[in-house]
Amino acid sequence: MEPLAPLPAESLTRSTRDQILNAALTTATTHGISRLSVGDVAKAAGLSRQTLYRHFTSKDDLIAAVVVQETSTLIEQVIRAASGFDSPQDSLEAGFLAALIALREHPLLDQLVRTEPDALIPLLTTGGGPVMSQVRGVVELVILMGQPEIDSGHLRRTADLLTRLLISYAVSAPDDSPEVIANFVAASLTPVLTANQPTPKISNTEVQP
Amino acid sequence: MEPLAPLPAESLTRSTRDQILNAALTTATTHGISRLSVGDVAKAAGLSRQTLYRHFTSKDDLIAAVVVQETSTLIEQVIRAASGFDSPQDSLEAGFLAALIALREHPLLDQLVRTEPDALIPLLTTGGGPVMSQVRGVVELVILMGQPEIDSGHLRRTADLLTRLLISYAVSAPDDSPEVIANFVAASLTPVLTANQPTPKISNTEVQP
DNA sequence: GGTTGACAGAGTAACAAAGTTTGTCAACTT
DNA sequence: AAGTTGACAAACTTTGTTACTCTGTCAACC
Repeated sequence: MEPLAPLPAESLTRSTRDQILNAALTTATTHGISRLSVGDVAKAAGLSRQTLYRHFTSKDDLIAAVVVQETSTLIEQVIRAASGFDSPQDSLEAGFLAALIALREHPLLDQLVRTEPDALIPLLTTGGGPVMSQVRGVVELVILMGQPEIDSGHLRRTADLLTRLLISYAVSAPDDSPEVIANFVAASLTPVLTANQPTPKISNTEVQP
Repeated sequence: MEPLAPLPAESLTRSTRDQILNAALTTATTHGISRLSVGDVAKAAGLSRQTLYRHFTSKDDLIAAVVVQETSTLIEQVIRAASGFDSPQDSLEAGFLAALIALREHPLLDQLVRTEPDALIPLLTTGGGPVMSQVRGVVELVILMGQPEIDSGHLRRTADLLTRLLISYAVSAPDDSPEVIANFVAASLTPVLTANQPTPKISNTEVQP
């Protein structure tokens, strides 16, 4: 359950570690998570089970490392995609689009949602869980990239909404293409995001800031 | 699995049927779904198991009837709440608000999401399942009430998005009050909904109508 | 329209035996 | 220093068995 550095003293070769991580990813993708054994991963990586235990303290540690690697890559992709735009809407749209495509094309995520939804979906959709909070953090970051001066209430609300949409799209793919969805979502939310009022229109229902 | 009328010939008393449905709802709320027995429901309704089987052909039939009753009530509430507004935004906001409150205050749904999420959440969040399509149907209806002339692509996209948000809020309650959420969502989506162009802003990414 | 009790078959719980898998050792190779 | 092998107890799964509860239907009765 330790986040990093389970290495003995100096540092083992990085390539062996990566090799193991890749093997874990591919075996998980083909055989599923529930039936994933350390022996299988070691075999796929072309080394022995005991060698694997020199790089990762436990099976949980290995799985955690795979998750960290995959999420980091994903987050990097999204942030890179959202960078270098003048308008906040373009930035949001590009980031959302990159996220949609990356999620849809992620082989392991895709496989797991299809074959082991009962284990995965509650994990993704539960508000208290780590997934929603991490995703929301990234979404807030992307919004802030396009609009550093934004009202914090707006930011929180919008990030929460976008997070829920992203996870929903990841869990069950929409009919429309990612491009259409991203365009639609960005166009819908940017005006409200850009506005200065805490709530965009005073209506007949009460509003609590 | 038949939708209605499992009655023998003429028609049994409606009150007994309702009594059973209420008993089923309350026992399910207190004891959960997985441990729900027909015997318990009959006991709670103050009649014998065999009498219950005169009104419902099977346990599944009983559960289906409860679900139909609850969803009908919910849908009625939402549609009534959305009626009688001039502006599409007010109509949408009121409908969305009613749905959020009804979902949050529904005792059985609330209990199930907390105690048996692994069984329920995949059912709710799966795109192919009956829940999303039925909810989307109602959402489309509410939007059409406020805006009968709307472009069908807009309608479909917006209804899909709102459905995903509703289900997400039902599964994990947001930090903000239902009032704030409904106001925010309606304010975000109404402008796009009201616009005439198929896509609200032509951006650097391709758009498929 | 309602009740009771009885009953076969389906489904679930409990649990022990058999089999995997995990995590750790010490001894050995390159 | 990094990796390999085989051996091993403890933890966890799977499998098969048995006992139980629940469903759905019966016929006889108010």
